[in-house]
Amino acid sequence: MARNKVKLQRIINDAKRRAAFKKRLKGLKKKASELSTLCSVDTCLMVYGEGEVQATEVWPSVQEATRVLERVKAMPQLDRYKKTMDLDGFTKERTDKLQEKLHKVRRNADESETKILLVEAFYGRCAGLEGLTIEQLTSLGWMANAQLKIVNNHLQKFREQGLLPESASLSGMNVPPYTIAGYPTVEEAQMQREGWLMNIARGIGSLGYNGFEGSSGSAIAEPNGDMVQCLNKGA
Amino acid sequence: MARNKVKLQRIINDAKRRAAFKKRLKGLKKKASELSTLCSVDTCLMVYGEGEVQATEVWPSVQEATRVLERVKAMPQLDRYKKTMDLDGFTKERTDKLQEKLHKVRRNADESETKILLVEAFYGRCAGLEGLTIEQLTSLGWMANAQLKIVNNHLQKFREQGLLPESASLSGMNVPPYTIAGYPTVEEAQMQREGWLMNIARGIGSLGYNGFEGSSGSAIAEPNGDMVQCLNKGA
DNA sequence: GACACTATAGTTAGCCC
DNA sequence: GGGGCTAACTATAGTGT
Repeated sequence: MARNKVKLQRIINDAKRRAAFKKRLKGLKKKASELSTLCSVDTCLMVYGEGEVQATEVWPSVQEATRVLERVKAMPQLDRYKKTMDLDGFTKERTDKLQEKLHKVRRNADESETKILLVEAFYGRCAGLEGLTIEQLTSLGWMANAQLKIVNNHLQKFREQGLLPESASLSGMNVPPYTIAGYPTVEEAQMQREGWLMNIARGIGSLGYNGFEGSSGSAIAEPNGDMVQCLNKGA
Repeated sequence: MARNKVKLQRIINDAKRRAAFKKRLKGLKKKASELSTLCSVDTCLMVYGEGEVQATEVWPSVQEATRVLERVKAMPQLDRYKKTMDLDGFTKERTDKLQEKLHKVRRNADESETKILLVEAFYGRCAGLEGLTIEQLTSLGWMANAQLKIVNNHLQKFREQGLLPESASLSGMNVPPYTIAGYPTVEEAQMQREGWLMNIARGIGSLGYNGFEGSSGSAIAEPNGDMVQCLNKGA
């Protein structure tokens, strides 16, 4: 965009490419920041140059990008539905209302939101299991197990300090902090679409979160069955 | 940036703000795409408008953004180190070389890379356990367990089809695909910094990955001990 | 390679339909 | 609200230091 017009293709010359990268990245960040300010939205920029450390950057920060991406993923069903399908007026109005409701709940329940995000992070991870090889699954199994142990050890610390109240266990879900035998089996976890979500919701509810009731709860489960397929898959 | 110069602050007028958002988002995506093409880097853009569905977008896709973000996170130690500290020439040269080596290994081993990412994803998750409440830990424990079951059930499918070769288990790490008892205990996982990483590396190596040897391996473990603290924490 | 400069391609705010 | 227009701004390719 200057003196000469430049063709839209990889700049072969190394020096020129790096120079252009620096200039354009700067410009891009400025634009992103302007959009953020003018329209009061969260904006993130991620650039990844394979093999080139200099060409990798996340703006404004990796933490912020993670947070934003999780939030976006946290509203997958409704939005993808809206963008994929051509909804008629009635359906659109309905999903809009549910979406607003969900957002309202989230705004008003900061602490609970973290728990929702945990559930949704898990959902996201679930969906990814599809294309994995045996080796990857094995690794993942090892990691999940290690993570579980870490969690249990953290809980143990709390318990040793007498800080673990009865209410901390997920009601109706039988979650012992120590033994691994005793967790719900996959068979037990087999539920109807909404059933599964509602169970999670009840679990969260027992931890102080009460946002998933009636239409809100079912609305999240309706548009897309991945979350449940994920749990039912192995059975 | 036209007729009138606009102040860099939230546009109050709703209609104007939305109009500006659409125009600027379009421009931003174009610029991002240009950077991508001209400099052959992966570029992602994430915009999240709290409560406004229309104002939320991930470009080019949520999947791609996830992939890029994980890759960025997958090179945390060396890069953060480089950016945070002011390294002297020698150290800088050394880390640069190691970085390049790592990237080269990655480029040449697409499939193995996925496994690295899995390990690193786990590392990222680990670091986050610090600030969690008892309730959150419990939820996470439930999820980790469910995930484990899903993984095992996937593996079961492979096994039923006679597709599970002996080589699929992680050598030296005792990872049975079925039983949960028998996984390495947290105590067993207690190792020296590099020892832990090297063990993972060996495990990955047995799955076909051979990139972590000698200085490369230790270099990744050096700059930051979180990875190991994470595993040792509960013990 | 980094920085400053500047002509010019590219972006966009305000309008109109 | 969306699309097209145009004047006014901005970003940046090429250049020199």
